[in-house]
Amino acid sequence: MLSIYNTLTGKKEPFHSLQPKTVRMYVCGVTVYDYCHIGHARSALVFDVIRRYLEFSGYQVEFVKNFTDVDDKIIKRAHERGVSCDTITAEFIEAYYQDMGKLGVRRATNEPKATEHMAEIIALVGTLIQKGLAYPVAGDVYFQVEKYQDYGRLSKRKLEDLQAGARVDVDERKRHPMDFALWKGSKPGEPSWESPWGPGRPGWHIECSAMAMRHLGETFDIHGGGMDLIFPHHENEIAQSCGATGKEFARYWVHNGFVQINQEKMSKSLGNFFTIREIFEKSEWPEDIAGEMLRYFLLATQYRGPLNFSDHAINEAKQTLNGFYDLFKRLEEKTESATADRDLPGVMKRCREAFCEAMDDDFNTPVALAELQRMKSDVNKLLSLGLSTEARKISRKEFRSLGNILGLFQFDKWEFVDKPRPGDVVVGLTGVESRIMVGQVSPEIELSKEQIEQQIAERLDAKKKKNFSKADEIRQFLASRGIVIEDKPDGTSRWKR
RNA sequence: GGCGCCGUACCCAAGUGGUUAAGGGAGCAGUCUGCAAAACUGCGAUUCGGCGGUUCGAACCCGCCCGGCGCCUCCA
Repeated sequence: MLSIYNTLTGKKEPFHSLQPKTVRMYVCGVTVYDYCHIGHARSALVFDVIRRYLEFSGYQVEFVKNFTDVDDKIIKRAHERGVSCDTITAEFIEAYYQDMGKLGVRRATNEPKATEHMAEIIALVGTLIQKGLAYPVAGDVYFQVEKYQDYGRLSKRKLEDLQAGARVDVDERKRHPMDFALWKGSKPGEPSWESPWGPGRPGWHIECSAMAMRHLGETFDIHGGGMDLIFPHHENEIAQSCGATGKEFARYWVHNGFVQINQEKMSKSLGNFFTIREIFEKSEWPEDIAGEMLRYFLLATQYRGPLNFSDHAINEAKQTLNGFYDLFKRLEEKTESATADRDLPGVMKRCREAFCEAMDDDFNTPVALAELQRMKSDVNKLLSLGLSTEARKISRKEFRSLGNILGLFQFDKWEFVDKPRPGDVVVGLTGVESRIMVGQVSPEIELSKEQIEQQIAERLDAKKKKNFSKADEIRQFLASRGIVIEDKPDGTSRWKR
């Protein structure tokens, strides 16, 4: 039984979808005026995994994630560059898809844009005015917070408390300082749409209400986003939506924690952020491997907690993944023995159950990963006792299947060793220590598979002749090229990059 | 000023009233190996920021204190 922590109630609750076997979920996407940073990546990934797990659990998931494509920051950016807002938003929507694609984030079933929902937005604002919850002032329209009884129920704040610490500018035209804009009359040079209140554009919060209701209905199951959206964005969405319909809006509110840098929130305003593309560019690893490292790192902490970003943490993720892919590599090898085959189903069953139990507990991905690690360890033991070729295939498939829920373990190829690049220096150390690249000049050209196998054959020959110094020399040579040799019990060797 | 979060071993990180406080990374020791690597085995917090309290029993509940952070303005 799945339970989810609901911000609205402040506790974990059993999850029941409104309609059986279907989950309708809305997640606040990004405002497309700049590249995404790791914080955006975490949010996108968390909800991607939630979606995947719901699907795995047998639900059909209607997953709506919006793009905010009308906004002050977009207008500002367009002016700076001397281009249209459309140019800016198109560019960054494309960048979003590229970056999230590298992370393996699937596209939502529906990805609406604010600019394509003006009719719905205007209608919703009209309804709110009609119901006496909103009032027009000189081309703007404001939502009147005092008219909505439950204002503050999501963020657990009272209007009086909000006022006391309010840093908002006092606007004489507002009836209450916390009243917020549903519609903003446009200034010259700004994108605008015709409305009963004159030309203008929507306020930030109204678009999500309008799009969520348009695509998911007035009441739906899950609404998600980053912690920082709880107030005012989601609080306002609730006020608008419930105010207009008189019905519950979203039933479960899910919020992910922040990515931090040195224990501080990473954000645009603080300037301490890393963009997703920057991380991929700087990474020594091929794109798909860097993506999996990042993904593992982001899922190794429960989604509600803070997550500190560091090179060290990313490298730890890589180390752990190496252990998995090392096993997967061995699972591809052919074998005669089948001594431990009969124990495999039990190991897999236990893992699957424990994995689901963890995910059912508010998507506890760190525990789910721990269970996969336990299965890794168990399968390694079985492997040393003897698993048939068929059993190996089956267990690889199980890792692939459970891993897919987290978006992991889908590769057939993996790279284990930092590759010496042209110009890097390498010292002739023993074995794996040669990863430390200091000393000699590394090769301009990477070794081909044939060259590697040629070297291994020579080494095998040397070993047979008990010429161990030559064998070690060959191993060191390969190591300096980023190739690690592992001798198997039968005398042959496997290698990995 | 208001609301809220966090502090678990060298590092990351689960656990939130009751068996020996998951798991990973790093380290050390051992098995295997010509030597390695990988894998496996063992070691590693008598203790969960501190001090009190509630309880038969607390890392988990309550109070106070210390340290760090977030929201209340745009922000995933």
